[in-house]
Order: sequence, then structure tokens, then C-alpha cells
Amino acid sequence: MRAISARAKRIASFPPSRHGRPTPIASHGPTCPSSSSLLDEFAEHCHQRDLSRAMKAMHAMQRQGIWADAITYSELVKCCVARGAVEEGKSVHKHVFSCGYQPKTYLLNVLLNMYVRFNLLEDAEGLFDEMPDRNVVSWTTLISAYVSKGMNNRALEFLILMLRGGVQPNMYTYSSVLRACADLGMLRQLHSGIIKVGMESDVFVRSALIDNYSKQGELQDALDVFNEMVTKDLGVWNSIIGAFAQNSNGDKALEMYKCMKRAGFAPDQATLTSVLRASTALALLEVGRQVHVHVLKFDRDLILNNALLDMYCKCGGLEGANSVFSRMAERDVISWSTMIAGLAQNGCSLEAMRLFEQMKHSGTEPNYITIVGVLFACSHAGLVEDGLHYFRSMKRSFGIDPGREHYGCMVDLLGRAGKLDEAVKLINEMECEPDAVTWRTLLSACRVHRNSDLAIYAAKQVVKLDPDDAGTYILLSNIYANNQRWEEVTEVRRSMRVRGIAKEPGCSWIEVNKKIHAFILGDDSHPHIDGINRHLNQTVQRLMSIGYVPDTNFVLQDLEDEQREASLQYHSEKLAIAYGIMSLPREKTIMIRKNLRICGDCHTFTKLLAKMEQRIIVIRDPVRYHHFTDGACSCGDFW
DNA sequence: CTAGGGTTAG
Repeated sequence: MRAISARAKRIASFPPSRHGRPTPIASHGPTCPSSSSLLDEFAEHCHQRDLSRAMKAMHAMQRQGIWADAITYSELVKCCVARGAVEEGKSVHKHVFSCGYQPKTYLLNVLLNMYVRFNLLEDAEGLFDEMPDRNVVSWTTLISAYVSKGMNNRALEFLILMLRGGVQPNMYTYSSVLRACADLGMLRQLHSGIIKVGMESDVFVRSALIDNYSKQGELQDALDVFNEMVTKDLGVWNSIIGAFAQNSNGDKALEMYKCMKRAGFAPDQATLTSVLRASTALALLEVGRQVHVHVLKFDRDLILNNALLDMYCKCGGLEGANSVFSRMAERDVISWSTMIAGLAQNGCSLEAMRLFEQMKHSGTEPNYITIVGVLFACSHAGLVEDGLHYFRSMKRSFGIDPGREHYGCMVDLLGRAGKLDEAVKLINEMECEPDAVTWRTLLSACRVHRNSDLAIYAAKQVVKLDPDDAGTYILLSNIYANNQRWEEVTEVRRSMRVRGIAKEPGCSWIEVNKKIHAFILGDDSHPHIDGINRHLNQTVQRLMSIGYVPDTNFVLQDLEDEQREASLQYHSEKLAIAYGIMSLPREKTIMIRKNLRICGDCHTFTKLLAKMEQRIIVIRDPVRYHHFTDGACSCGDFW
């Protein structure tokens, strides 16, 4: 067993206890008139949760050497916990230990819990070591404290000690300790142990299992646990919906949400947060708006409002985002960071910078992610000097060490400004290893500034770090082809074949009447495809009459050969946009989401189309947002 | 007296 802590020794040195005489006074009648009234008064204050009067009465009792019963002290301790009264709580602890009998395990557990709640783990441990009897609650309290502090090994070690001590864990213990499973093997082991002792039917244990399988990316296991349940509660539904939402399976999350409602459960804050996250991932602004209506019931919930804010930002609904942000009763660092990044992503970098200034005056400290957003805004607005300033001073001003993402923004910033050499220099100076994203950022800059040699170098780095990314191989092979380096073209194509890499076809989605319409290159299964093609042809004709020239030069673009010519007009985003213009009212923004990055021709096409039709078109590719308004794009032609 | 489910970048 563990060593006795200094704290425990101090506690043990309090006046000697007279064992075997529980509740010496309260239940044995008054010893004298004054003590009786004092005791009654104390009990009444505890019952009324009048902390300061209770403490006064307690000290008076201590001077007279009289003590109350365990239940009354427990009430007082709970009152201290509720008020966050640390010193008072400690003083009750001392009082109890100076009392003339051995405190009951129940009361000690209450004190133990108090220390855990006050985040005083050492005091809790000291008390735990001193306890003459530890029951399942004592063990669980400590184990749960270790888990929530991330001390997983200690938690598991204590589970073993508990079992060795002959104390049977209950479902409280298991639902806590499940969170401490570092790997899948351990999780499965614990899971089978839980089944053996027949505790898998508890809803808390179930949802802990679901959540932990999901955190390990084992969605099928999570779903199995869920499906095996006969009686489900809201928490379990929230676990499974959250599981899908967090593993970027928005469709399945929304599907489960529908099932949940059909099963008669009303969504709560946690449900709605996950549903919003799912809508965000799928860029379903309309679904998000519907959820917003439910959110109004919980309009003081910070996490939920943050999710709502993010949904509006990511789905291109900046007005919605602004209105949510301005109405929020309370804002934390996540609210500010979300809004700053959201403004920047939607092409409002100057507003983002202004908001950051406001944030600094608001008293909320920026964090790592906030600065990513700020640098992102600088790079999007071409604010080279500001970006460099924030980057160089972030450590000094905010105590944040620049990480990969910050370097990435700076590479983007320098690359966008054409300072490719400086961008490379920065990558070489990175304290952390550059990753595929870093090199891909440089690659984008090379593409825009037409630097083939550096592009080849960057693409090779990307391939090294992310060997399954088809787009990079194709980009590389196209660069070689453009430089007549046919042997290398063959070599790249060969290594793609060897690795079994095929480029996925371009696909774009648009939401019309709450339904998702998907357009895949070369797939004409959409029921209105003929009308759409006709409309698209007419549009191209009209655009050409005002100066649009289809751009077939795909050098430095990661497009397949066969996608270049005949299908140029039928790139999936063009079809989706045409469909959007045909079927959405003029005032509606046309929101497209696509799986591949937009090509230069579609980009030009969309800019001109937005102007000609006087429409706002938003295309969200896997990396960034393009807001097309009146002949220009928020990305500033850099992506 | 002890337990589960939610938010920001890449």
C-alpha cells in the first residue's frame, strides 16, 4: 500500500479518538442544556445551508467539546462544495477528526469527494490513506479523480488494488475507469470483464463504452454496443450521435438523430451540439438553421452557441454567425477563435483582425488556435507585415510557441506574396517537423507563381509524407509532362499503379429543398441532367460573349488528362452551380461543397458567372472557402 | 457519498 502522506500524518495527530462510540451526543440526548441548543442550532444552520452561521456554531461546539452526527456534517461539507468554500471545508475536516469517535466511511467519502471537487488531489489521497475502511465509493471517487486528471495508469493501478483488496467495483467504477483505457486492447479486455460481471446493461457503462470505442475510431464496435441495448436513454443516444459527428460521419449522425426523435426523445444541449457539428461537416446550412430553432431553448449554453457559431461560419452564413456572436450572453476563447477564423475563411480578413483587437480588450486570452486564425486572416488579406509581426511576437505577447499550423500560415502568407525563397527558409527553420500540409501549402504557392522546380521539390516532400494522396502524384506528373520530362511522367504513373492509387472522380454537392444533390464527373444519373446540361451550355455561351475563355491549361494542377478536354465544361461544380441557379431563388446563396480542389477554369467561370447572374456563390473545397461575389473571389485567386 | 453524452485549427 502507499506511503502515508504528510497531510495524513498531520490529520492523524489530531486528538485521540475513542473508538466504538458513534454519534456520541446527538443520538444520546443532551449532556447539558446549552450544548443541546448549540447542537440544534448547528443542525438547523447546516440544514438551511447557512454556511457562515454553521461554521460559527461548529467552532463554538469544538470549544465545548461536543460533536454532531455524521449526517449533519455531511450536509455541511456538501454546502462547502456547493459554495466552493475550501477553507471552511478543511476546517470541517479537522473538526470531524478531532471529534471523539471514528468517523463513518460515509462521512469520510463525502470529505474525500470534497477534496476531489476542490481539485486538491493530494489532500484526497492523504485522507484516502487514513481511512480505516474503504468501500466501493471511496475507491471510485479516487479512481474517477485520476481519470479526469488524465492519470490513466494510476487509475487502472487503483482498480487492481481495489480488486485485490476484495472490493467489488460497481457500474460507477467501470464507467469511470473505461475512460482510462489507453489502447484498444485494454478497452476490449475491460469490456469483456464488464460483461462477465454483468454490468454491461447499465446505461452509463454503455455510453462510456460507446464513447471510448468511438474515440479509438472503432465505430462498428461502438454501434454494436449501442444496438445491443434494449432500453436506451438520452445519454446513450447522445453518445452514439456524438460518436458519428466526431468521426466525420455527418450523414450517420443525422440519421441517428432522426431515429432518436422517432423513439420519442427530445434533444438536449449535447444532442444539438453534435447535430450542429454534423451539419457543419456536411455544409448543410438549412439543416443548421432548423437546429438553430431548437437551440433557442438553451440560449445560455456556451458550448452549444459555439457550435452554432461555427456552423454558420463554415456553412457560409456569415450574417447568421455575426448575429449569434453579438447576442451571446457569454463568450470564451473558443467563441472568439471561431469567429475570427470564420471571418477570415469567408474572405473578411480585415473584420477578423478588428475582432482580434476587440478580443484583446475583452479580457479573454488568445490561445494557440486563436493565433492560427489571426495569421490565416493576415495571409488572406495579404498583410505580410502584420503577419510577420504577430508571428514573431506571439511567444512574447501571448506565451504561445509557434507550432506547425502557425508556420503553415506563414508559408502561405509568404508564398502568396511571391516570396517563395523566404517561405522555404521558414520551413527549414521550423522547430517541429514540417508535415504534408506544410509542403502542400508551399506547393500551392509554386502553382500560383509558376515555379516548377520548387513545385517538384515540394510535391516530392508531400508524397513522402502522404504517399496515398492521388492529387499530388497527378500534379507532379503534369508538371513533368509540361516540361517534356516524359521518363519522369512514366515513373510517377508507375509508382501510382504500384501503390494502387487512383484519383477519385470529382464530386460536388448542393443542398436544394433540404435534399442533397450530388454531381459526379461522368455520371449523368441526376433526374434533371438534360435540363442542367442545356442550361450549362447556354450559360457558357453567354459567358463567352462577355469574354470568358475556357482555360485548358492545367499545368500545375492536379487534374487527370481525361478531365481536361471534353469534360471541362462538365466539371462537377459547374453542374452543381447550374442546378443551383436553376432551382434556387435569386436571393439564396448557392452553396457547393466538393471533394477535390477547384480548378482554375471553374474558378474563373464562377467569378464571371457570379457577376453576370448577380448571385453569391460559395464553393467549399477540402481546404478552403471560395466566396464568389460580383466577379471576385474571397481567396484572392490564391488556393 | 462514486459514473456517461457537447465547442475552435490542421
